[in-house]
Amino acid sequence: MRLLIVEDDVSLGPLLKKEMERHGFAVDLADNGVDGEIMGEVEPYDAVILDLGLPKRPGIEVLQHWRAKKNDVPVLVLTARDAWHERVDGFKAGADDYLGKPFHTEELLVRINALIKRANKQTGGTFKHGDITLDEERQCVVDATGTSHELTGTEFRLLRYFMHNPGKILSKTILTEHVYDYDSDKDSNVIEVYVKRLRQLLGKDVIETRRGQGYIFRG
Amino acid sequence: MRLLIVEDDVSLGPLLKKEMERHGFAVDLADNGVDGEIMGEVEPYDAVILDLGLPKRPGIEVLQHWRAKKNDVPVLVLTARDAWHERVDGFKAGADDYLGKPFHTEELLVRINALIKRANKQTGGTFKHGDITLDEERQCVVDATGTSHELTGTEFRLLRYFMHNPGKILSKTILTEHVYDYDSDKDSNVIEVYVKRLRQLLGKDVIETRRGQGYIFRG
DNA sequence: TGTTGCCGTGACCAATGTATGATAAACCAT
DNA sequence: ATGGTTTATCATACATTGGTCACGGCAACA
Repeated sequence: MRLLIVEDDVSLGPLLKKEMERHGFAVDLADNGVDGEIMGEVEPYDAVILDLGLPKRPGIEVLQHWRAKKNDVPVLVLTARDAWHERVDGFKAGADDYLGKPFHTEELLVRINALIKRANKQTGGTFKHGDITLDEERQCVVDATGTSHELTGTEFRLLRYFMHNPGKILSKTILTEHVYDYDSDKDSNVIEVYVKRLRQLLGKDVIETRRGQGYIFRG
Repeated sequence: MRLLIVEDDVSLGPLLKKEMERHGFAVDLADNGVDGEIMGEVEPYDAVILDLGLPKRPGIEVLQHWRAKKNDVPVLVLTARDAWHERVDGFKAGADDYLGKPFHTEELLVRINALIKRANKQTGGTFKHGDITLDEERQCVVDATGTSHELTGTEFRLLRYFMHNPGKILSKTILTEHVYDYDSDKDSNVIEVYVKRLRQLLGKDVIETRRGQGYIFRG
């Protein structure tokens, strides 16, 4: 899952980035409104964390621009606590959720996960599809036989994206974009290699190959 | 839009009901968890407002039961203010949004509308003609008997062009030009071969031959 | 009814995309 | 740094596909 954080506070931004990366997100960070807006237009993020008080361009404006251009990426807005009118404004500008500062990281994490699930039309706390259950907190997976496997970072990011988009054809390009962040440009067969590893863990049939098109996850 | 409110507070429930009805919703009200759960299962609501502190059965449990039964109606959870762990639990149980009590009605409205809007944004990438349904996203086709077939790239491109031009006579030259990007100078029988393959999948009569002129697709 | 040319069909192979094991490089905690 | 784990790359083996061909059949026309 790729995440964009737009936050100018130098003591908060990098901390958030690190924290979210620990939980298996590929994170890009922008420290002002203009950069943030462009990045949000160019890269295919699965969710955005947007501070409202930003230098160069206010967060509300960034959000409005995105929505005006039909960019409907899920956006969680960070606001000052108890400024409910500000939050209503944020909602009207197209935010999907908000969180008042200061906040607990765990709550932020849960909300981001909820946003992504909602965007992918999934429900439920334990992430399950078919016989396969993914524990997003412990980054491990339980297969059809009930055996639990620990996942490495990349394995987890890939499997999670698959499980959030079951039944869809996912091209290697798409998968690469959602598993890795901005700095990486892979023209290699990493995805093939990790698909193979996931198949070793979960069984051959869990991921189906569509030659020339991509892969399909089937629980 | 049909709305279910599950709220036991007699000073809040009826008020909410009235308020939401003023804004064009058809509202049912349940004042305990058991009734609420049953109503949510039986009636097709567009959204649910669910209080967590309920008599007879806790709201969290109601929500979990629904989700376990694959009932993915959008649910907005009402929680006590500042009980962030409670909100985390709510999200994990499958809530789509929450609101801390006390709240402003305007904010509740905005959120409910956002929820419904999101849920209705169904994307059906299927293309149907007669008994044949083409899934343009998964590149597969469902025939008259309900059997689903996967299509290879060329099969898909050809069938798609047929289905976008049903009833028309399509010459092999035309088909070649639309299935292949540039080189229409194929003096081969590729089209014949692929027409044959499509007929094998979907039945003889789906594509009719017009000797010397071309083919006609008939759903 | 015979001739002509278009179409249907199964077999076939080369091109292209994918799988996989081995290996090297990067990373991380001690 | 050190040892162990994770990640990426490469070379090669493998599988599917797209497209060709030869031949047999059928339709239209004389």
